[in-house]
Amino acid sequence: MGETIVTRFAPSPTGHLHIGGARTALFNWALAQGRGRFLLRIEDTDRARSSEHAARGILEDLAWLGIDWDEGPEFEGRGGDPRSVGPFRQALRLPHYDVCVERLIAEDLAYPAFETGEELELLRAAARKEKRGFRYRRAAGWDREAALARMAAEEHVVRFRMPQAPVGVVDAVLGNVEFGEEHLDDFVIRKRDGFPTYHLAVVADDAAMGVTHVLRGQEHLNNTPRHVALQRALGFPQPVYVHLPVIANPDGSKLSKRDKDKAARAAVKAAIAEAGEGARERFAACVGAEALEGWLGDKRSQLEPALLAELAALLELELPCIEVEDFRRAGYLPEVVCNYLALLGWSPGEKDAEDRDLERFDRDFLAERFSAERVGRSAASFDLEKLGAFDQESIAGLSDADFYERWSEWLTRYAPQALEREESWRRRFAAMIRTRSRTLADPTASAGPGAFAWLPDDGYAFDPKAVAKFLHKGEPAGHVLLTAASEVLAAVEPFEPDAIEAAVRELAEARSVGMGKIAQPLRVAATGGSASPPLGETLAILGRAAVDRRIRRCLGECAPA
RNA sequence: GCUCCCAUCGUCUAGCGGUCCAGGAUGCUGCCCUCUCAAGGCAGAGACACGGGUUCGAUUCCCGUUGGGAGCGCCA
Repeated sequence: MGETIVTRFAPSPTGHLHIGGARTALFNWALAQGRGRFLLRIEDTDRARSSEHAARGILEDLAWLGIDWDEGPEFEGRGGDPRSVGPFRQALRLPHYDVCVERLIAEDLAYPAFETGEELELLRAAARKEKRGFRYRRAAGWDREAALARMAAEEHVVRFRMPQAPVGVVDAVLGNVEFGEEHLDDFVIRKRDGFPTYHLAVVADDAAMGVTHVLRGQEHLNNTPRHVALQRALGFPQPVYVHLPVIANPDGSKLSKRDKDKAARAAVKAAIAEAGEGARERFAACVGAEALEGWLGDKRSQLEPALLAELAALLELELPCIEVEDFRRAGYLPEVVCNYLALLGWSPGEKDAEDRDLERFDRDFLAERFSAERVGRSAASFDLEKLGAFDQESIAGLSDADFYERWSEWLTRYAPQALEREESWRRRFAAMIRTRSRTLADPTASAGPGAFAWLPDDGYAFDPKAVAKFLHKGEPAGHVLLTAASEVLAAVEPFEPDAIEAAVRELAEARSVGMGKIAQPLRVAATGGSASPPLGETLAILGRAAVDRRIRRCLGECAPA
């Protein structure tokens, strides 16, 4: 292997890892596997919004996905600084950026500026009014000596002098992109608080850390001329740029954390419209009256994640999966999330043994085959159905023991009360519900395939349509056969799937009816609905006593009119 | 508004000038299997945005139109 590739993922710690960020991390990781190193850097130059908590959450999200970093913050055996290019938090690298800034100022490639944010806002508004773009440019009669003198005494930002020439960006997937100089302005590289802006920080750090390939979302393309200009001014080598297509919502808009608020807001408004002011008060009690009004009125405002979750629970609304943590909570397997994500904007372009497009593969395969040449150009929208299909297929492919392990881990984290059931029961239940589960959350989901097994014997409703079809109609009617079945079941020994099914079959033959004539009424009685795992398994997992109670309740509540 | 990017089935995509009346996956529909569901098997509907070029020949190359997206911060 010739040149060593160095890639990096550089999230800003302002919340959980976004699913688009996860894909970026995955591709950066993949490119470096076996070819070089992958490093993680925390871009926490926004002092107001960054948090230690969020940074840790992101490390955890990456670790869950199976994305390990060679260099970066240390976390459960990952990370470290073998080449001494750290630290990997930008807030700890301020002197490093200052060196760059001073150098640029000394060469008159950067300069202090003293306008306040409000002044700039006015200028921008004026430009907008005249329908032209606002560009900050150093005034013609600018006095360098005076500015430098002022700089020592006054608060200021430092701006980079954008060269008065077009800047060309070379991108591995988009080709050459030209940006005219008339649109590039003198951007800020060091803020009033002394922290570098994103532009300076990435460029300085990528150079210091020897980053050779920058894979990032296409939304960064417009920033790239700035970075290129900075690299040239500082004499830094230029990395290979690979701009990844954005991941969009089904409606075509960019997938955003705000989508959760959007979904909840729509649901709240609908609820208020339908149920009136009473509903509004209920929501106000949850988030606070003032906060609620503000949030409802401003499309861009966001609620605290915890409050949003509470609100969703109140609405019985499932918030869209946007962050890695959402997918984890929803019970998707991390390897499947990686697999699906890898297909968004990239494809291996190979066929499988059946001559179909190869779509299912693991991280090792991705690491081996990934290359910028096969990255697509157009935005990809996230299809939860397809992810679900992949997840179901993977779950079906797990052994009973492996599934039980994975499911137990999920339960421990997200539904610990389920652990109160005996382990032997849970193992048995897991085995019968596995192939009917799309996610690890399905076995305990209230509308899931195994819901009947978790509810108390008097805690579920009998579906009226199923009751009408399987208990009331027919000759003999279902409830008559159910009564007979109830007696047969009382004598079944042992109360296990095979014996139960044999007994039911025998009864069906004795009455000269099909197996379904008896199985369905039993199923309705035992589960409330007309669909469940095979009858024997369904009844056996409940146990003889529970089945008896359930049948009695059903006979009592669902007698024909 | 300005700049930049993009454009194949609903969605993800294969296709890098003829092998394409366009292939796969997912979703959808029907049938089979079957005590129901799930799984499985089989079958089916479903796309090259439009208009100009270039070429013997365009889904593939060029230009334009239209449509979509992103960016325009002392956020990253």
